[in-house]
Amino acid sequence: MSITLKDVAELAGVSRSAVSRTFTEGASVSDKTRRKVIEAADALGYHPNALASSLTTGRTKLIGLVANNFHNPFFLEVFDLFTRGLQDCGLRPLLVNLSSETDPESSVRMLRQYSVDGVIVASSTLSPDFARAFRDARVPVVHSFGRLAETPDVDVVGIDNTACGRMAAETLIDRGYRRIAFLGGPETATSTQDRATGFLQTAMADPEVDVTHSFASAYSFDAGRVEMTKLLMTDPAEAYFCGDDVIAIGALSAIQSAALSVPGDVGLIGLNDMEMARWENIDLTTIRQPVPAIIDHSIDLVAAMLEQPDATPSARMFPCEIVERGSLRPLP
Amino acid sequence: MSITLKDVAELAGVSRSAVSRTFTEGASVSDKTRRKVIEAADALGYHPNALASSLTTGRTKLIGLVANNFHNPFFLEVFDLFTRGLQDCGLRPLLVNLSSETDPESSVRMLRQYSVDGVIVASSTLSPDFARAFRDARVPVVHSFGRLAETPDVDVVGIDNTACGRMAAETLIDRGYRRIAFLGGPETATSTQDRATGFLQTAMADPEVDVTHSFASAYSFDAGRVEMTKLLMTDPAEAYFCGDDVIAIGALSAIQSAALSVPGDVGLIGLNDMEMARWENIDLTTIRQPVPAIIDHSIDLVAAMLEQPDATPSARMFPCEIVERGSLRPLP
DNA sequence: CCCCAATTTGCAACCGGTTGCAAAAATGCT
DNA sequence: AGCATTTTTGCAACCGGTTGCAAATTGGGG
Repeated sequence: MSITLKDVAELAGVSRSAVSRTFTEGASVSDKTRRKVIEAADALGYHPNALASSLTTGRTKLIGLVANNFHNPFFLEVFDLFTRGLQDCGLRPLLVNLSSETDPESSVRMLRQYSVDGVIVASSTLSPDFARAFRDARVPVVHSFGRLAETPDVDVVGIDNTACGRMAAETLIDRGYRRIAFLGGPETATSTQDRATGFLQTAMADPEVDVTHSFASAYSFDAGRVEMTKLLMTDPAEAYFCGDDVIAIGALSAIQSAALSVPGDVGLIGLNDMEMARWENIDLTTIRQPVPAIIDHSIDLVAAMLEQPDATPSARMFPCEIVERGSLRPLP
Repeated sequence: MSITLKDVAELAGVSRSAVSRTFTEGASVSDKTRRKVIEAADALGYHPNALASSLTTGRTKLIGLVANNFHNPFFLEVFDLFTRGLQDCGLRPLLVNLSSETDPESSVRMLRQYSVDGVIVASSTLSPDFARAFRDARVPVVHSFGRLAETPDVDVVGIDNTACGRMAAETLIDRGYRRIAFLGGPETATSTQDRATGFLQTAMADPEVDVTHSFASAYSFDAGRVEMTKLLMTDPAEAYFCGDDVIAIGALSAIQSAALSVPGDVGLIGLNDMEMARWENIDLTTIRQPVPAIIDHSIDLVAAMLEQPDATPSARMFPCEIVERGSLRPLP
């Protein structure tokens, strides 16, 4: 049914090896046979079967891209950058949606069955064990948006969540807020834990500051909205550091529904600087995560591992910056 | 390096065929040898190589998922549903980002090189020619969110955009708006053209109604915002049908920036009912596209084509419905 | 024109599986 | 137990490529 190497070889009157070499970078073929082969291939509409060749070369150029949050618009940008970046390196993303998967084991198995050359785990909520499972299976893996560790056992690239927490606390205190709170994502996510740690440490170090915390059940609008609604029913803080923009937007929505205003009645600062944060009807002050840099570096890492599979894992954390918009009261 | 069929066969003391058959649904193996094989496989940590087997079976279970708009949050939901749906059928999405790709040809070539079993084109802005290229290459293809045709040459599933345009016009007229306009997406997109057609026809059929139209340069927030800003500088209409929610939200933002209010000064109705539309600070009246139904049907179609590659292409259009929120004045 | 080195070519084995076919083993029946 | 059937098994060829190796060709120098 489909055109193979052999068909081209016969038409061109050369051996199968000659055809194979014509389509292999840096193989030894004379111009004359190359021309004959190309001509025959064009005539037949031949294109090499990447999967068949992967069998001997051991390279599929397939990269597993694993994610588990398809409700946070932040990840749309992440997918955009990852797919483009990988494509530019000649790599192909095999997308794995872990949201419904009960058993992450089976995803590991599946990706190994497809002999992916590497895996990128793009999630701040997945346990480090997940990425580790690939390393144990000797599949190159990078955990993007993962947690910093001094001696990581897999490559990690992301931000210093603890530092972000501190930065958020300092920002709120500088603005004169004295009763502040952390409204985090799911308590089990390492990113949430680290952001909480940094925020609470800094806040508690200031004797004038009163700090509390609570957690939304997911990095999603609804979860943020639900949690803030609950908070508003008792005695809310003056300003909240939300563990993520989409949670902040949910919180904003709850605040507005309660006929309160931001930043008039409650201040908000988010994290991520996702696209919606700059929408005028949201206008959220937030901490920007340098997503393109994180993703570029992740891709570089995984590409490097294809050549050099046994390099020591590294952790690279990119600095974040405050993006001033309209959800906090101005500096006094 | 990795465990193969042969290793398992040797350890189990059976032939390679026996091992292969153990892992093939419905093959003839006795319980005794199956047990031996499973035991040996477990001991070695063997798992079959899906790509190698695809060589003989002709099935990779890989499905190309092609998209070209990673700025519209609508597509995050689309990816979520597609990846889950495909996974549930044992199919694997190979994601292709066409936004940057200058040459769609090369994507077709690439997907053929990976011998995908089928392709889903998830875009309302891609030309039908693109999907057709796969059909010409005898690769099963479904165009989701594509344009209706009486005798389609590829399977299409989506909505009746013309009917949506009519529905929007009727809704605005029912609300008593008399000077209405269409603010579409890119003029070249078939979806935009059809929505415009339906909207303008219905509006022009009513002698009391005054109708105009213009186009945003993309299905994106910024494009909607820019276009509405421009419109506000001259003599704006009383209400706009925006070709997409994200455009509507951009327009909303422009309107609020101009110190005007929705629906007080200007009415808005969108299309898609994406997640943000229900955010309280947006609260957009819109036309809901039954995305899950569209996607389920797309997957069913592509799965059916794997069995039955030469079925006649069909077009299936799902009905849409108005979702009432707060961006239009109430019925008189 | 001949010889030697460098380049190009084809053969054949291999990558990790599947499968038609015939032989071997198991089963059912008398 | 003996025979006919059915089931299970292994052999070997094949899927569509790649690659080490030795033979064939080319090119350069004398």
